Amino acid sequence: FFKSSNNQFFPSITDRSNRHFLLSSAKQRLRKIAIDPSSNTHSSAFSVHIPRPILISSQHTDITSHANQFNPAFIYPSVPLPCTQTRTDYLPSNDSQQACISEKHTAISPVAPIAAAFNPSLMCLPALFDHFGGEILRSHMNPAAAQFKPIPNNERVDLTRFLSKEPQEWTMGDVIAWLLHVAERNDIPIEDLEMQKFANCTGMVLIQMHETDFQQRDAVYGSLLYAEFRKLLIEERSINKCAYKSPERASTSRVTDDARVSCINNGLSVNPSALSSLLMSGSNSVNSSSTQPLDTLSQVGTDISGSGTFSFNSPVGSDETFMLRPTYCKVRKNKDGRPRKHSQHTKGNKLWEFIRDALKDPTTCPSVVRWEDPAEGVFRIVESEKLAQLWGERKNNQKMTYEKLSRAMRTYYEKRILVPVPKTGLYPKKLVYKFGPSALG
DNA sequence: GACATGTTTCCTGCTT
DNA sequence: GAAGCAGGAAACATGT
Repeated sequence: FFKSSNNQFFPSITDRSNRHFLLSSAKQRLRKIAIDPSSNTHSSAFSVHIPRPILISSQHTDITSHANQFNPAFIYPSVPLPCTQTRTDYLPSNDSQQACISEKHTAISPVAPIAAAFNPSLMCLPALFDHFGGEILRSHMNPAAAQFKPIPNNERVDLTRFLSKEPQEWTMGDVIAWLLHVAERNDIPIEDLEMQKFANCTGMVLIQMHETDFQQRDAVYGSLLYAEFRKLLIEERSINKCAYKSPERASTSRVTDDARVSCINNGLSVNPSALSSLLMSGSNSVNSSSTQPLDTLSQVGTDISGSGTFSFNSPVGSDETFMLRPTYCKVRKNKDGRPRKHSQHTKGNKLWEFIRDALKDPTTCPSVVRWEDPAEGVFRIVESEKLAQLWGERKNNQKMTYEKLSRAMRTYYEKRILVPVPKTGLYPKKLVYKFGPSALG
């Protein structure tokens, strides 16, 4: 199951630690069902009999058409046979409007939807939550929770995209992805986090929230989430202050200023003393008991000491843990010790990034490139000349060939962006490459 | 203008 | 023999 899931259901979850985290949670669920399917308290997580406040999208109905890629009967023969029924769901919202949707919904086993939720073509958070954690959505049945909107539906979320953005640019999906990372780093079962209560929050909203706002949304982990977000924000500020100011950064700073203005306009106070204590304590020791709005940090007029290497890295992993692992890279320094601005002419256009993106793009994966073992970062080039053609198009170079492309790829060995594929016989001998520990982003 | 980065181009020799 | 791999060397485009 683990092997199968890595290969078939998780290419869209590009972060290895996320895959393992979600998989291990899924395995625990499956184990509970296997032990006692009838009395399983979490069975409603997979049941279609309980009306749940989540908008059913067409992607949900697609689930069943893909679900047979993973047949739970091979593992748990006792699970119920497929059935078909109509369900009705409600979507409460802030203005008390309720969207009511009736849709033909096919349920197979309690297990298959989990696999379907992870299917690369179906990777969307609503599907994941709908079939993964009943409690996450069940709280919507509580009128007290009706003030919060449900998790945005119909949106496929890149679970690492938020890492390349600044918090104030986070979408609602990025916020959810961040919550998943926090849950993983702190060994919190995702169903224990009140994620749906953050579902209407963008990064800007989080910035303006007090600790009490976090606690109101999640009484148990609110303070932790608040502290994590503060820490992230401080580190982000630190990197910004250290880096040369590019037009993009300048733009970002303007957004931050707007946030601060908005914060002030909303009557939120700014306490310089709290800021001073933060500066005194350094970036790694945030006082989680502070109740100052997060954007007080934008008041910082001096540099904040810090390593610039804040990382979401899980303690688990080998030295070969590789690409896409959520991390903030060290700022490269010039000879004079100042951080260098990243080269612009290849920004977002590096060959390995192009290949990474091709591995995430269903139009090229698996027809042009495909994962051999996503957990190990091993991928295979299926159509070498086609890949070279696409790379040439990207670089406006009609003379690009696979020979040249492969030469460029071999330069990555020295930088550890690629590492030699183990000669274990597990993989084909040709056209197989492996991402290395320097493939970050 | 020197230098750094990230390729690109061409090449030889080797392996599959 | 074709395709791919490995790596040296030089050139190139772009940014600092």
